[in-house]
Amino acid sequence: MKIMRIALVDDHTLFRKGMINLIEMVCSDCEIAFEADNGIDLKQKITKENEPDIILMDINMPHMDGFASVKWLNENFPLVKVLVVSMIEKEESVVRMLKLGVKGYLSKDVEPKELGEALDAIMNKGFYYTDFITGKLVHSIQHDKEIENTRAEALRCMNDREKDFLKLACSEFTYNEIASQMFLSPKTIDGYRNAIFEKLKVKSRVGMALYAVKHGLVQL
Amino acid sequence: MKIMRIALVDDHTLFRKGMINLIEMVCSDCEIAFEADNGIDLKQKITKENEPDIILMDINMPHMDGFASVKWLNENFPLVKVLVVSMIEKEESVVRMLKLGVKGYLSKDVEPKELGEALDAIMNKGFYYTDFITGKLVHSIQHDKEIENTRAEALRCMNDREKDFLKLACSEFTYNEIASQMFLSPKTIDGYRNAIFEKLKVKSRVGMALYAVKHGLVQL
DNA sequence: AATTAAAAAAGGGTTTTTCCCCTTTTTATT
DNA sequence: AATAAAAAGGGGAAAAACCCTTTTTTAATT
Repeated sequence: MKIMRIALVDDHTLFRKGMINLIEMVCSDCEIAFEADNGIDLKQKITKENEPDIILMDINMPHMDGFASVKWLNENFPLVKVLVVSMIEKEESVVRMLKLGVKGYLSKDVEPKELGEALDAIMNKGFYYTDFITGKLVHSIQHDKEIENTRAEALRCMNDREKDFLKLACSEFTYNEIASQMFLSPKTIDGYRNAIFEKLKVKSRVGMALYAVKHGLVQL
Repeated sequence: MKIMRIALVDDHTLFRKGMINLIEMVCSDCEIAFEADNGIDLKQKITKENEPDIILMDINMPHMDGFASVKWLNENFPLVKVLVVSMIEKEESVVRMLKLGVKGYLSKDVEPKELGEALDAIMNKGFYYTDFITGKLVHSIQHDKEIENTRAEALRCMNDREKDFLKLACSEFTYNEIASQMFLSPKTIDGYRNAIFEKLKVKSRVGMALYAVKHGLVQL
């Protein structure tokens, strides 16, 4: 069994030291790769040679916070698994971090035993998702109604042909090609475009296409 | 301790009978409120008097499927907790059911023990979310693996200035406006565009913007 | 430090597509 | 027949897209 290399990114030195102690207690085959005060510090300390398996990441940090750090890691060290350890329990933060692909999310006041289980699960299963996480997640997908509403609103104000056109417009077809496919004059397409620009409050085809995707009017 | 009243909605009689047997084995303080073949049948059999605590719900059923049934239950018997028991393991189905507020989601081939645990958890905690569910959920809110890969690939083949340009191009700015914002000549922007068209294999600004959104190069 | 090759930035000019006027014809509705 | 809505058209300015060339920067080599 390979040794698990762990790094810590947290601006509170005392907390970091405490965590290291804990890790050494709950995990015999762990070793600390390095510690960092924040994202900036992390960027300097991480290298291909000392790339850790898991990074314990705080969220609130000066200069470069947890979100920015995870984003940077995704682009530069995509294999590193991140376990968030934060006092923040806001749904928005949890969901945002999960969207960034973190492998787990622990509150700072969990029992040491759970920290061990989390590290273990992340190494072996690749993730550690608790009821806490799932609860936030389920709640958030049940309540993201705003997008649904504007979607419904936008769909209501367009007729069927305009919707067909909108789908075709989210492509690399020229308006002339779209006109052919819809068996209409390019001038009619002109009209559809103008109508949709007006209704969706956009000013260009790019804006229209992005609006359509953003609000789920067309799926990619 | 109160007795747990359970109902089953599934079009396969044999499966239903087997489940009842199982439930009686794993759960001593359970009683079967009623069985139904599908949503229509459920609507007739459920009443305020025999309202079950938990309904085991199939998805694929004739006349009125699981989705429609759960939706109807939400409006008419919102207190009833639904545990989906289905062969369908598609991410889309899991997410859709969770959006409808079901309290758990089991595959039909789970061990009897897990069924017991699920019923128990739903009665006591109010839900039973496994790694299976959370995995689907997390995966669905993150970008697909394949998309992630092409994302990384696309990000690698572009330099920083091109990435900046791409973000700005996913908007209603004209290329001239983008040039101003980046303090570059419009002709340089021309070059960036051509380079990105080539690299992403797209032929128009709309195609480029949609590619960028689809692959998470820019977020909406 | 001087030389050279490569890459990035900028330019000139042209065609195609997009966008936006305003007008006319066709189609559907009552 | 009257009216409104949808479809089509003419024409033109702006933006996007595509040539190919030149200058400037940057990096590498000797």
